[in-house]
Amino acid sequence: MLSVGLIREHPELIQESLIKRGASEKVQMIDEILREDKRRREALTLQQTKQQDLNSESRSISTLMRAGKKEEAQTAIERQKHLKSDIKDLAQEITSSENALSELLLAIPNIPHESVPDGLTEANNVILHTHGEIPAFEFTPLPHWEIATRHGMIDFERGAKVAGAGFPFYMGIGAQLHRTLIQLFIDTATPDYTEVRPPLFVNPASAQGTGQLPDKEGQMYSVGDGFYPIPTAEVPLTNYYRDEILAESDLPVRLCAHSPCWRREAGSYGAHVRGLNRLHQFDKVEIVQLTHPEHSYDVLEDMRRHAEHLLKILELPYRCLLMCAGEMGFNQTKQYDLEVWSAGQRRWLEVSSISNFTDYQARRLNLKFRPEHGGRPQLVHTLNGSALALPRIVAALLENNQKEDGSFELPSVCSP
RNA sequence: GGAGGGGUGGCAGAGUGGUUGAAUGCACUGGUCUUGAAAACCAGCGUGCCGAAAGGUACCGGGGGUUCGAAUCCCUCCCCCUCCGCCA
Repeated sequence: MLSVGLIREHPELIQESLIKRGASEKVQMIDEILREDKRRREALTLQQTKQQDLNSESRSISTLMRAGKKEEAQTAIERQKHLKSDIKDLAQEITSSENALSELLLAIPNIPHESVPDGLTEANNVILHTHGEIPAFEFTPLPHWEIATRHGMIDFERGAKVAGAGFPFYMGIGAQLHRTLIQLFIDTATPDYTEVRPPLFVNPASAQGTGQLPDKEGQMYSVGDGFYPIPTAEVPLTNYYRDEILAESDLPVRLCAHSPCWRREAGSYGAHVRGLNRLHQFDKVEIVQLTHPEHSYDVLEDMRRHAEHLLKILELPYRCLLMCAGEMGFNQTKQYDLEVWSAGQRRWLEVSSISNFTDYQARRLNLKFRPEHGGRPQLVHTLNGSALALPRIVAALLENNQKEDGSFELPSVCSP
């Protein structure tokens, strides 16, 4: 969430950013926030004054009691009665005000960085660069689900029988390719990132910390005992230091993890969800950094280059998009998407999303660092990126490297 | 799952109803001393919120309660430890 202080000082800035994101219906919420914030602070100040009176009364009662002046103490106790009831009423007002305020604040998205292009639709995303040649075929290239099925690499039907649509079995060389890619992605990350095997279920506090709750509740599965299967390793990785104050010298924190990811994908349908395009369970290698606020945008570029490097060594044609304000995630200030060419489907598939959240997530996470040269603890900046999501990489590898006779030849890095 | 014990500042560890946001030690920061360092000594050293500031207020796992007053008593939830059981 954004800080109330920032909204208080620059309401017009936030309103502009809402319009830029195509959320003009939320502009009036800023005024509500300002009103609610004022109400809260007034009640709080009054309550604190009364509390101060009460405290000093209590201290004098203590003195009277010790001196054995019971009657005087009794009078003072009587005097406290209405003070206490005022405090109680004010506390109620403060609570209701705080609840209203935090509900409003949760509805306000992060502020797009100045370098983020205007626009509300896919068409307004900027293609920053394209790498590699889109392969030309003398025959009609097949979609990956046909290639994979033909070679017995992936069994969608039995996956549907055993679990449901979107839960494929990878079999034989399919499973092996999958494993090799995970190994490649992790090995490429570990010179810079600490490898993590995270919990695959998290509690509600963690889901809230990274912003899955309350806004994206419908995206996650939930299991008994209040746990959520992670929709991405971002959740456990970014929550790792939740509610902690790091030393400035601990920054940047760099973590990477391979994990399965579970997503309900409610409302998805049609050809775009065929095969490996959109699954309820898929694997991904995620990279996360916690940085000093001054460095987060440089780090964002590093992380983008890291993900692009993987696509290069996989020899996959890809393009890098800078997402426009309206297409960016709610928590992000700047987001890159990497898309690979899918020869069989003749379209681009998103395989990575790399984002800077600045302090927006960190505020919810209560994740700070102590400045080396004194001063109060400051919020870190959090960033994450996929490096990379597995299924669509498998899809693109098969489709782009297929031959007319139905076979395929993958780059040597894909061999175990 | 059963029985018991426990959660206090970066760490260790006092504190069982009254100026306790919290002793003491360690760690850390600054200073004195020293050619320099160590040692010794002195001082400082949690977080949030309100406030221009002075200052105030809240926080001793979370929430609620009793009381004029709660780290301290009660209820509840969470977590950790020990023993037993079960088990990859």
